[in-house]
Amino acid sequence: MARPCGLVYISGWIPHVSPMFSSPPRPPASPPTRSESVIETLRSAILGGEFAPGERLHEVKLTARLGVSRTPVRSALQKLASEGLLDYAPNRGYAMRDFPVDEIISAYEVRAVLEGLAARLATERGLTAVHRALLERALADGDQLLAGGALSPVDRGVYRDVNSTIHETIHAAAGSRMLADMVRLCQHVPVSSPRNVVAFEVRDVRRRHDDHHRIVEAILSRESWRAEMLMRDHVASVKTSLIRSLTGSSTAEAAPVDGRASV
Amino acid sequence: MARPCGLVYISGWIPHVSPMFSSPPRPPASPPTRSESVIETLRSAILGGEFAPGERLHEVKLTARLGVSRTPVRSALQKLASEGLLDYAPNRGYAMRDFPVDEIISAYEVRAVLEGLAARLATERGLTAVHRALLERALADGDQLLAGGALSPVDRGVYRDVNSTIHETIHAAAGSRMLADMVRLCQHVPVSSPRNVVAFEVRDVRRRHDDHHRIVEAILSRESWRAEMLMRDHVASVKTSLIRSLTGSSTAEAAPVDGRASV
DNA sequence: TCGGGCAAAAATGTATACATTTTTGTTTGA
DNA sequence: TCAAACAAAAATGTATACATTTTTGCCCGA
Repeated sequence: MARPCGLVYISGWIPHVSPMFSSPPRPPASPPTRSESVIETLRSAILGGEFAPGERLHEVKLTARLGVSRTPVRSALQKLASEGLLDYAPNRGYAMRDFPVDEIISAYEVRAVLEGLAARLATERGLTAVHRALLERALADGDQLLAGGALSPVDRGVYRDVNSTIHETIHAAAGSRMLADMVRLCQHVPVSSPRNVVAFEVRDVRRRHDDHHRIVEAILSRESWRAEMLMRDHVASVKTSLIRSLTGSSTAEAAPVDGRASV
Repeated sequence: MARPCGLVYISGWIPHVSPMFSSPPRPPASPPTRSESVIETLRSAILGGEFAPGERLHEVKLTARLGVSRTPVRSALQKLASEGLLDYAPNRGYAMRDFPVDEIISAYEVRAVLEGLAARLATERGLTAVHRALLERALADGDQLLAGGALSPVDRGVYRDVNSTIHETIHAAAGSRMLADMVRLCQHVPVSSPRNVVAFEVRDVRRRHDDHHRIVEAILSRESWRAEMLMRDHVASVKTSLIRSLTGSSTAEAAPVDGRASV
């Protein structure tokens, strides 16, 4: 009954004209197709935990719920299955995957080694002036945010952008589309239960921003091995926080683990 | 014009009942759907280099060529795009991706860190009796094959199976579906040119089999860091061979780099 | 000759009818 | 009562017609 499964890789258009820096990925100018809309709607529902593990997603029922025909629904389901959110079997349809804690922790392990590789590759290839400027700007922004004593909710949102800029710039500098896309996949693992939240105190944010400084410093001084190891540990530390929050509970402010947390 | 792209993850059915060891992944009992057949046909054509980089794959033309309607063709194109073989843009269709040498080399870098992680996780989790038996059997088979002086073409095929068993058993022991599937993706990078062949002398095979011995030894003795590093270098050595065969040419017997070479 | 604009052609997106498979529920027999 | 068998229902796979978008090629004017 078990079916072979495979990690797959969805591509954009014109990979050669690699956008220097693709954040934020702007939506297409033309109005989105129904398939695209359905993908977004369903992805949000899935990541939001609206489907129980193992629950089947029937095409016709979704058709009624979403107000489109089976064609875009099928297309969306196939895409979401290819992202690893759904299971699929021929003639049997799609079902919500289960994401046990083990798998979520593994995703962080995978992301840690991948981002570590990105840091190393970026170091070996060297930063362009643009990438360097982006990193230095983001580091300075982070310094300014963290100069005060506490972080407001708005500040946390801003810092999330700073964090994204740093990581995505390094991915871009690494120059591997496969690598960047695999990292993105690691960040799209749905929360399996409401208990999967990570405690982020201001102290933790400071520590992570200091990590960023050291990582960029290592990249700029061409210490590829150091850059890789620093980045690996930087990402892996989230795994530690996750495990800590799953076993003992912390009183710190909690943020959902949905890939948007500042790591 | 550039479109956001994403790595995606295609799933099998019933992930919980993780098959102890999924090689060879047996085909479904029921006859394959037209979509599945078209996927296989097109994937072979793509990996075989039948499409030039940038060449568009029109649905209707493929319809005529494959003798099915647009529906399974569309389904197959979407799947292949999700595997990273094709580019896609809404309202513009699918086109063959370009795989520059840089990207192929990066794929080996990615695979090296991923397989290294798999070795570490397998070490940390520990091997089951079944996994251990499979590894020891494969190692013994390899020893026997390499006892003689030379390797016949048949022997090379057998050794490829031995090699696959070792690597896939370690992936299974690592216990992460995402990790195993990402490794599989790394092995599905098409050859970009006929020059992308790697020289495999008997000496190289011996060396790699010795790597396998050391890796399993490290896993069994719970030396996770050593297992990770040995596996990383084991896989990365193929990258070295690839670069060597791209720059200078070797006179050794050459095998295409299609993921089936023994690594 | 070049470039913009328009219309025809072609390609992709969508809806839907039909085919095949799976699932479900009942019946029937032991 | 249980289980195998069968038929009805439902779900997915496929083909195709139509809608919308993109592409192509021509015309026209500067």
